[in-house]
Amino acid sequence: MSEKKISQATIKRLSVYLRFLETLKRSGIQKASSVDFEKKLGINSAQVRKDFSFFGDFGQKGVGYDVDSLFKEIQTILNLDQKIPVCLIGAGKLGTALCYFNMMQKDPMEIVSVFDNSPLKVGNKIEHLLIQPVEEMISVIQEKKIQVAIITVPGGYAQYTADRLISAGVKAILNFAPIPLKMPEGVQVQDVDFTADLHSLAYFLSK
Amino acid sequence: MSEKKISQATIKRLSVYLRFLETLKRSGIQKASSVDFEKKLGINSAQVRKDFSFFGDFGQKGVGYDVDSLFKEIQTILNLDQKIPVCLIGAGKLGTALCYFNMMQKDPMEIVSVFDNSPLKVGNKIEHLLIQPVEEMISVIQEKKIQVAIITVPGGYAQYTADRLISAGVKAILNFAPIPLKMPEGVQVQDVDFTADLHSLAYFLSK
DNA sequence: TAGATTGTTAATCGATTAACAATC
DNA sequence: TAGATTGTTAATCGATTAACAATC
Repeated sequence: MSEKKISQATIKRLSVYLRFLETLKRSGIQKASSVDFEKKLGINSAQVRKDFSFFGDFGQKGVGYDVDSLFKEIQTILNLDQKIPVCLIGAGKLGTALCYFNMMQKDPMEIVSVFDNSPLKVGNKIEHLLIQPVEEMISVIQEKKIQVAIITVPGGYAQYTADRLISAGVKAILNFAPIPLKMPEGVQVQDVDFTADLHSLAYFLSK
Repeated sequence: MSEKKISQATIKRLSVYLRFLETLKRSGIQKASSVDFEKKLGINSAQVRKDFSFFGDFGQKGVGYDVDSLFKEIQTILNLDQKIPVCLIGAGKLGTALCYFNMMQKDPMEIVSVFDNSPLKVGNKIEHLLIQPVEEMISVIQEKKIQVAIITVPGGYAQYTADRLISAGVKAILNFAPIPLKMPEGVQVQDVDFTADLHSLAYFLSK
């Protein structure tokens, strides 16, 4: 257990570890060493041990980590031992797909409200989820005490949307708009930019 | 112009710069300084200049960068001055959404073939795109000389799919499956793991 | 010219990894 | 016990940023 600052990279890896531990649990495997993590996930075993050590001494020397209890520890660290309601803004193709995807996963972070500004979409349903007008966004977020939002609006609307989300009390945003959001202290943003990822692949192609 | 190795991070930023330059072009703006990039993109101006300097002396001291010519330079570096055919494997919710999204963008990297292993999906269309059986994947890739693939299959099928893609000649993969792919030298992979991004946001929430 | 901005070096910062004593 | 593996330190590696001479 250390007092060093914990990096975003460490937190994201915790989520990756958690998913791996879930598959181990399902396979009935009870122990895993940091080298098992390295082999399966491609993350250096010292890195794995270091990531865990920020939060506690979870392992047993000579033995490794107990799958069940490590799973619970990480789940608790990430707050994923409870349901976390999430809202999504922008019910376009991508946003709609993320809703379906989220339903399939049965994730503890569940999309419970969807908003769009288009009268053509408002009132439609994504399975059981009703698409609501953005005008109701702030009141619904406050009512449901939603702290996490997913932004899938066009780039031009992203900052405005984010500002309103913050004003409603949102503390964390997963941003799919290709725009860097300017956020106040204490609000977390994760940008997902798979278009940039795709384009960066083109660099390596032979001409 | 330097001989230092160019990082993946630099390449991804080039794609971000390119998108910014496109908006400048559309606004009719002809010059931009590295500080303009910093202000809009939140990337340190020294970083911006360094990224460019790997590839040439594109700027003019005291003036900045010419938007049009810098756009063309980066486009050429990334091979995005030509159409690049892309295939997608796994026509589930996410894969289907990526197809629609790609069509809307009119991207130079265009999804031209879609494959799925489910008889329920094969034969269906995503707009003009016919979903083909995975059995035809290798031959179609070879015929169309496709070098880039997007994997949106379930985790359990991802490595097998990737192996077959490589055998067909694919050189670069955008991987949405939550599995680290083991790839031979010379094949590029970009992993997109927005579930891990979402879960990492939960860490910062107050309990 | 004076002001602005590049390209580049050197310094800093942070993240990854090797190594190993402790110990199960 | 002997072998395995942790937790942690120190070394390494790489990426970011400050600073500034060059020069438009």
